[in-house]
Amino acid sequence: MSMSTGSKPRRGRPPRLSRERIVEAALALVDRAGIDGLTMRALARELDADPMAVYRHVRDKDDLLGAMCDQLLVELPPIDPDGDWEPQVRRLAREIRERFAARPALLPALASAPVTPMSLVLASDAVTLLVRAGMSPHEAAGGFGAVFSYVLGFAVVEAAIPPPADHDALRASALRHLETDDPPPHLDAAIELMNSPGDFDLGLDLLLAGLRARLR
Amino acid sequence: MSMSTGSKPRRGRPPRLSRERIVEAALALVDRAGIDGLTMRALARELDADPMAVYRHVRDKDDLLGAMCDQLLVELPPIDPDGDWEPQVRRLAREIRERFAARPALLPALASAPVTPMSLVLASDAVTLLVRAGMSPHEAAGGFGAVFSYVLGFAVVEAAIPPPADHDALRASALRHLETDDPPPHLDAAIELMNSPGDFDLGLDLLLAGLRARLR
DNA sequence: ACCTGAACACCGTTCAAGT
DNA sequence: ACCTGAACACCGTTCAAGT
Repeated sequence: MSMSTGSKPRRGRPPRLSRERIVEAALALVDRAGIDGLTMRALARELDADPMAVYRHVRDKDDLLGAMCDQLLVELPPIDPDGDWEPQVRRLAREIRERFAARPALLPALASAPVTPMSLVLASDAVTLLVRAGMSPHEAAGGFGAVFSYVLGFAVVEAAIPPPADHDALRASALRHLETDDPPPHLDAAIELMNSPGDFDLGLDLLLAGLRARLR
Repeated sequence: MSMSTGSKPRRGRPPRLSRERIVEAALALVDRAGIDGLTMRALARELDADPMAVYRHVRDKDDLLGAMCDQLLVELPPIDPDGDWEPQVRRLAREIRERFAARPALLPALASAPVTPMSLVLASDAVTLLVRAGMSPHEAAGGFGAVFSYVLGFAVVEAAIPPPADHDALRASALRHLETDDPPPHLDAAIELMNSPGDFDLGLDLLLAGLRARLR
């Protein structure tokens, strides 16, 4: 076939700047260079544009980071409001967690901008689903909010797991805090927990079990 | 008694720098000037010291931010491993959430360093409590991990609530994403959710109910 | 040996000057 | 009117020079 793929430039160089292209390039840059590598100058270089040209499509760097976080939640598999709520909420939670885990460098930014247009759309769909299942709008909103908070918090802890090399240092540091050489009985279980946060599903099961109980 | 209190200066000016004093001053500075106001130079000014003197007690700025996050968790009311587990976990969760909510500017930093010596000590105590209540160490670690993740995620969402003035903009933005003028049935409930995240206790109750069920 | 502060290599963003 | 890029006012951190 002679047609060019999707959104490729018509000429050799990238097409005009757009918010969409900027966000896309910024995500690619973060993946490659980490959050510290994401500077407005480096981003412009990536886009083959003048450093200031980006500001025509983005208010400032915070605006850009917000748009990047929003992008994490697009194209989630759609919710069927008439299907069973529980498997759908479970699937959704796992999917969101995967998106977050795939871009750990973005989590601190996400932590200062979790409320985006897409997360609103998502919450709206989820509330609809839970209301059809028999919950009050208030219960449904609170219930989904709890799941969302859990997923976000889990991803944050998961992403921050220190490298194995730091285990001993962490242990020593904790003992210093306790001002004792005598480790508490389950310090090692705690270190284990922090270094490979239990099953994601364990906490999710607890929440879903709680929600299920509310429906009877 | 004639002895001076703990670590007070002997003369009128602040005493020698110490890691402790630096962290304390940094927290005060964040409270007053926000996370952007926390610069190594401003911190040194606060401490009446040379900008570079701080580096004698702190490896770099990330090290400082980590120590600040750790500080959030000190002096939590102690856990009684022989007491009832449920009211204690509930109290602990609320207390931690309060500490986080009191310093919203620090949450993005916390999101990149939630695993600190103090959070380890905390997890260790909590695991001990749950094991005494009859859970396996694995269940106990996973269970407390779930509660901790939830608390952290909730605090993050809570801190990021946009100012009321942004409601309409957010709503419009969500509709643009949906590419429709016809709002989904529970969009407003979702906006309400994101703007005053249900009860903290609602999600906590779900988790505790789930844990309780595991003990029977 | 310890401490200082000038200097380096950046950064996000403004704004005057160009087209 | 739009776009550019030099310049501003910072930043975290290095390191040579002082005590």
